[in-house]
Amino acid sequence: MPDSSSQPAKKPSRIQLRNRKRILDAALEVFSRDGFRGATLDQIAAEAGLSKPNILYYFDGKEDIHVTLLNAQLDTWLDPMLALDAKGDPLTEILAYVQRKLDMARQFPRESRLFAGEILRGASFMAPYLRRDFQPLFEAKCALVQDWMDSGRLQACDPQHLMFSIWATTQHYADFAAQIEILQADKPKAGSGASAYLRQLFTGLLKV
Amino acid sequence: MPDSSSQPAKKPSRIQLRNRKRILDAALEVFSRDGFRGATLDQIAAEAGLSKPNILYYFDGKEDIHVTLLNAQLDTWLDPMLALDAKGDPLTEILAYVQRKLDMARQFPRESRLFAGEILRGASFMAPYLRRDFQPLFEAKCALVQDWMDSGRLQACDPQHLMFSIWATTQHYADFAAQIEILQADKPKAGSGASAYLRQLFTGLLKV
DNA sequence: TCGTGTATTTACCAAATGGTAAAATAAATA
DNA sequence: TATTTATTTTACCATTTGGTAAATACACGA
Repeated sequence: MPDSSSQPAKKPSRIQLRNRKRILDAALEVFSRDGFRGATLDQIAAEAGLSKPNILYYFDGKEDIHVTLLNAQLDTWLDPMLALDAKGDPLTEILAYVQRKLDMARQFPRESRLFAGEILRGASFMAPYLRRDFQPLFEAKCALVQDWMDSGRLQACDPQHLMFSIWATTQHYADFAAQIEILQADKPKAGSGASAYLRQLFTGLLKV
Repeated sequence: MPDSSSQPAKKPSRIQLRNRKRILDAALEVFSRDGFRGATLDQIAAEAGLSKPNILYYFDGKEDIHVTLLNAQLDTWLDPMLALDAKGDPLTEILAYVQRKLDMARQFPRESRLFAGEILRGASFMAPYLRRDFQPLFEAKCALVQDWMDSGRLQACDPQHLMFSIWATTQHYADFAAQIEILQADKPKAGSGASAYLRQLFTGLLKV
């Protein structure tokens, strides 16, 4: 038995790799839609095209799937922030960060909704990861932005709230897609324009 | 039997009024935390201090509680936008709108998370209400903002995306409170500053 | 092709969950 | 006070759900 969380696994076979990926992809679909409590193993099994006992052959249980999924996505989710470069031009760096976050929301809406849902219901699973990986990175990048402002290369404002507003505005397009779709039902140029608008918004705030 | 959805109800007694409110308040707590699928009648019953059969004496079922709750909150939720006044000073009006939304997020975080969760998982219940009540209001207020911009009283930008960014940035403080709390764990002036930051952000965008 | 470990299915379980029927209790009214 | 009506409890039920045991089918190297 593979038994996911056991460390000293030999070599995951092709079938194992394929099925674990199938399960995690199905779980992403289901967990991002219904949350941990609302999701069922039967849903995940159906989505993955496997039987329920079969997915329990690859994972120790519902929680194991969930935790594995969150872990697997967190690094990718933090990448855009990690790429904020102290050596670059401040405004360009921030606008590029906004664009990267927007691209991620557009390209990985399910991942965005998965995280959003987790945090919405209290981050019970995410909290350890947020503290371990996210918090230090957040602190460091806020300090960087503060430096840019102190040296007059960026209009002064609260770096923390700046970050919050960048996440909020970009992830909004993934997390609230259902609402946006309803509101823009008849509008012609639906979906586009976000990138230009956000550039305008944050340029207006940060340009010296 | 009261039987919630039945229209020709006589007069709700004091007990009925009190218990229905208790149940809806408990449901707000539970649904906002776990979503419709994740919430259970037992949780709601425990939170309300009533037995499960007893809450089913006041409501037709889980879905009835949920729908009643969404309906009861929607008007309140739309009020800040409704108050956008064509006769006021444009920038002042918008900044006041931002402040009202921020106040609502701070004062009613459970309501904010309830709606956020609903939309996150596809707005299956909300969609009709959004189309009926929200969409026309949204359209009207976007047109108003567009007028302000066309007459040069506001810096031109996309009104729809402006609205999206106002909702995103303000509701973020309710919907992602768990994350903010973790990230600001050590910071001293936690929680405050949002109002000033958002005023700066949207002033920078909209000032002519 | 044979055997051995891998993968999958079948048949279950116990607990949780949404919901009901009817008895018992409390309020209101005649 | 008697009696009717509104409310609450007790005892259930059928389905769903997370999970398991054991039997079966499959892959793959010797």
